[in-house]
Amino acid sequence: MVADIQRRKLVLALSNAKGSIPLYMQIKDMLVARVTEGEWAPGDIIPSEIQLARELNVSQGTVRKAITELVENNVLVRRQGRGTFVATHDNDRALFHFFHIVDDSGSKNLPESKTLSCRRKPASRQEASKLNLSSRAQVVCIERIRNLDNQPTIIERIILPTALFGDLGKRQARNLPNTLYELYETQFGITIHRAEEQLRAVAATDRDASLLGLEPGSPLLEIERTALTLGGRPVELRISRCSTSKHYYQNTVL
Amino acid sequence: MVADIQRRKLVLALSNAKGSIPLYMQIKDMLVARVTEGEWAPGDIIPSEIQLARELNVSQGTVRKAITELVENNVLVRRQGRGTFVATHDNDRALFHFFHIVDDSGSKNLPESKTLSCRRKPASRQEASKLNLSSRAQVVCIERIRNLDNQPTIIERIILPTALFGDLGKRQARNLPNTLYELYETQFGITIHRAEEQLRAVAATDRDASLLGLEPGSPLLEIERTALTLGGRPVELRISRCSTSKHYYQNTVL
DNA sequence: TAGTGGTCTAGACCACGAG
DNA sequence: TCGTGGTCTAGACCACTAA
Repeated sequence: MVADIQRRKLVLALSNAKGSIPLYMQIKDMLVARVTEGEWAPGDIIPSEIQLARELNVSQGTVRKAITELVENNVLVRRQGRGTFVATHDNDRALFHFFHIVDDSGSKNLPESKTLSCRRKPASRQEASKLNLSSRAQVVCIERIRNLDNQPTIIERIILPTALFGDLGKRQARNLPNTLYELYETQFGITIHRAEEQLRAVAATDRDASLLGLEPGSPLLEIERTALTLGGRPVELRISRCSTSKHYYQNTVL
Repeated sequence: MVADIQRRKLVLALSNAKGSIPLYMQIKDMLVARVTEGEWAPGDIIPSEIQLARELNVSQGTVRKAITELVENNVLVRRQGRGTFVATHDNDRALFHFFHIVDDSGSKNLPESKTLSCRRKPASRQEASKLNLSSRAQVVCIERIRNLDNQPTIIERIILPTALFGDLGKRQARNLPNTLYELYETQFGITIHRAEEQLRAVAATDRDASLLGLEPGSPLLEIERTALTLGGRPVELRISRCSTSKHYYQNTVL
């Protein structure tokens, strides 16, 4: 309650300053802060628009505008008649949001995964740079192969800072769930919010070729993904090498 | 004026029906219709929120909500103090919106293009299917090579229905502007609104290799793009084969 | 100065979901 | 039935642009 009043003071102070930031923006930032700081976890309900409006001494419409933008941002989810919730990584969205490989007929099936290895090692220069780690920080390196339509199609290497995912290697070891982002959220309190992907065509190495049942030198689609939290912190680096003989990467440009 | 009244009648009729569509949605649809039907061309100013509200007998807030969604949709652009305009393909957005190849440092430079050929031919089965054309419809087929950092990097094949772009081959012939979507908009009244891209890794043919200065069989990133109008009609098919030795395809997943 | 979009308020009524 | 989000109104004031 005291915190609420302090918050409101902040809002007033800012909104009265010259060149002030709009109220709904400040409310947006405050809501994001309360989510990132863990006051509300994914799946939690947040106070109703009317409650928030009363707490902050603003109109419902202003709170509403803030929430609307966070819903468009995939941070919150509204459910009519029930309330507003912090977005989750398991249900509706997100399972299919971050997986872009579809088969030639255009339909998307989540692949099964088999973990090949899972070990700790010092981060390479590239890994440390992409994950914003100090040099010689430790990372967990997971390698797995993913089947689509019962055909080995994707080789994935996943790099995670041990500082955030320390006990992942020990516990889950070789039977990781198929959908890692849900695991990050439920087990480590880390929610992936967006990702940057860099795609290239590369030639299959001998090892790629034998794992995927192709000729060495066959063209593969390499996807290097950096996954970021809501705060913009990079927390996962994932390099996928995909056979695109029966599948492709689907992207919609709006 | 009569048209406005008729429109208003439609709105009333719909809004009074059972299970009615929200007013702002109807207004959205009406605005989209007036854009797609050419009443307002790209770059034109549309009536102010207050004028539209009066025309339609709704509050400014309702018009505002409709416009807001169309702005998020890249259909309209607001400029404070000036008005609301139909989005254009030349200015701010869109030049960079549809081009995803960046160099290894992550910076985006538009390529120069050299047209290799431009001819009419009957659509192939695949082309007719992707462009929703009847079999044996005529298409214009443009082939060009694009340089990035003075290095030939992308081979593009562009397929356009002659029904829409009939005189393109004759007039512009071999000196097409670099940014085709602007040309489609200004010369043919066709605005590209979104695109579906399918990415694969392929091996360079002998011809690819000689044009790009690579070894035959080198891996290339193939991007097959179908570009659609606001109404969802496919109007351009573009197949790009890119050398990704010094560049990559950048995508952000939200 | 007049007109536009941008923010904010206060309150009405509806549609939905849960108890 | 009650509380939630969803729609809609009417009007205030501000910030920006152009004439």
